[in-house]
Amino acid sequence: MKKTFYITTPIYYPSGKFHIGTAYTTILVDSLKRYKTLRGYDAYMLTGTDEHGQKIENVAKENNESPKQYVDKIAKQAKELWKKLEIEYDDYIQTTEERHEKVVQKIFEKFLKQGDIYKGEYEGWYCEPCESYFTETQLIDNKCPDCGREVKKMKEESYFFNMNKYIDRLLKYYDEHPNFIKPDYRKEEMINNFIKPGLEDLCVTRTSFDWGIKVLSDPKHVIYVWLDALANYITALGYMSEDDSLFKKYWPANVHVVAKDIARFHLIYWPIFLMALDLPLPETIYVHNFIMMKDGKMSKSKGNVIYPEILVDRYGLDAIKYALLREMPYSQDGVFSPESFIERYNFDLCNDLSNLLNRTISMVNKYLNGNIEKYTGFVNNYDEEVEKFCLEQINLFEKKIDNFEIANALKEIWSIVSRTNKYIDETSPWVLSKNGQEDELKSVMYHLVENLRKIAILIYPFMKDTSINIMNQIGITDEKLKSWDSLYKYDLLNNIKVIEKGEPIFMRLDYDKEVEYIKNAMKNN
RNA sequence: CGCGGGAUGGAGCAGUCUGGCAGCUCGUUGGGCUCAUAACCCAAAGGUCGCAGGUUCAAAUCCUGCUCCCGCAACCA
Repeated sequence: MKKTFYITTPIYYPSGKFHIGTAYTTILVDSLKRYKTLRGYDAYMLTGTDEHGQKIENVAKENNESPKQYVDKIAKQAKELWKKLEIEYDDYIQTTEERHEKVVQKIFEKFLKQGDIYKGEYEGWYCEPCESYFTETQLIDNKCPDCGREVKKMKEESYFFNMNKYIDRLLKYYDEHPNFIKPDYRKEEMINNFIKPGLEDLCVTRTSFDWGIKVLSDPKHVIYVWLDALANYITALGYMSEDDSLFKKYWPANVHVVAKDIARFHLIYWPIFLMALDLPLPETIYVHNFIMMKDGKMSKSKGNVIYPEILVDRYGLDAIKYALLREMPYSQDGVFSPESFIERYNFDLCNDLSNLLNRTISMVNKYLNGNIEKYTGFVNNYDEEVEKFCLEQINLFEKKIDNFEIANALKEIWSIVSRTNKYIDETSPWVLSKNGQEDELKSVMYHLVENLRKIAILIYPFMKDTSINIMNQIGITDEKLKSWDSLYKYDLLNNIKVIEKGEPIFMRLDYDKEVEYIKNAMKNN
């Protein structure tokens, strides 16, 4: 049986349109899933929306819709967006679905029975018009951070989860599982900021609004935010339901990917909930950082919000995916700018990759009538070195991707592209042709096509269409020559016929014009 | 002494864990090539690796102190 790989995005909060950050997380997860699938895993990807809470109730009211109508509408939009981005998720969970709500209710009762949840009082600063509580530090000038109006101190009956009971186990778990949290420094952050000062018990219910999952044994309470939201990772698999076959098959998750704003909830509360359920913990929680704009965080008031659809429509999906994945560092915020996007497009995709394909196709046709016969070993001085180099880069790629260093992994692929361009100059096929050096020429062309084949396999998880396009142009049809295992070999090609006339996969963009276009698109949101 | 991250040629970054001639992309300058998309390849200029001390044969990397920038600081996703 195949090894399983279960990977999740967070469930997104549908209070507005999804921006490029949400798209980034989802694209990242999708790419990792595709990579694992290509490596022979039975991979399963979950995404969805977190649809309860006061804010949703309010937004729905503004739209003259019921909360359920509103969240269903957003979920539909999200699915359309993911379709456009060709996200291959296996399941989409909405927390307002019965399959989720029923199980969350069961979990709550179980915790109550176990004594993990107790009744207490929640106290906070309450803004009446917004019907929301805020903490002291969230307030701006002691006023509501959303509407700027007066807040007053209020109390309400709430249920709390006793976190401290599990703290020692959690710390021990951190210690014994160095791959549990990535990047490492997030662990220190959690310990120093939240655990060491004394972890407060988490409030898990409210009575001040209705749009949530009712507590079965005390229906004036609704289950609040995190207990509801985090549980999606198991409820979607059918945990505690009649059919829990998926749960049995895929749990524990291999990776939860989250952005840094929700790190705390995933690194502290979620493991504790799982411990309380006596379930195994996920293998890794990968916390990525934010996509920033040149002038800081994206915000509507700054007019610097960029939506993925606009870019995809104009530049194509593969280019967007490449730019996003390539631009986000492993442990720092990344910066998106129209300038850097167009530069990446022109340099990496057009000049380096697309042009390499183009010149190769052209030469194979011109010098060898489009035919690549078979491998002949190290004929030219540079053949051996190029082969070794590529195999080493593949090795590095695998290491980096397994450590979630996506941008660095892509760099390793592009170093093969560059090395191959250089190889053309080193061997100067036009000279070999003029001198009638047939064997040398054949070996150069073989290596060029072979490297392009390797590149096409390597980029497949991130840029599927481009990968297929390259394979088609170099005339590779045999599925075995598209497999990951075939990457490690150099001598597999046999009587390949490349396309007669190459087609550019990316065309150079007018820098000024396109930068201007994206800037306008950002302003007009 | 709240916590975490960052500071590396003009710009953006890698390298720091495990010390060993300071590397990549872009930009600039000069050259090469003609298979290709004014592309591609080579070379040069440009850095006291935030500051000050320490350890060491050797420090961007380890230790100590400091400065500046960003984020977080608990129930808002």
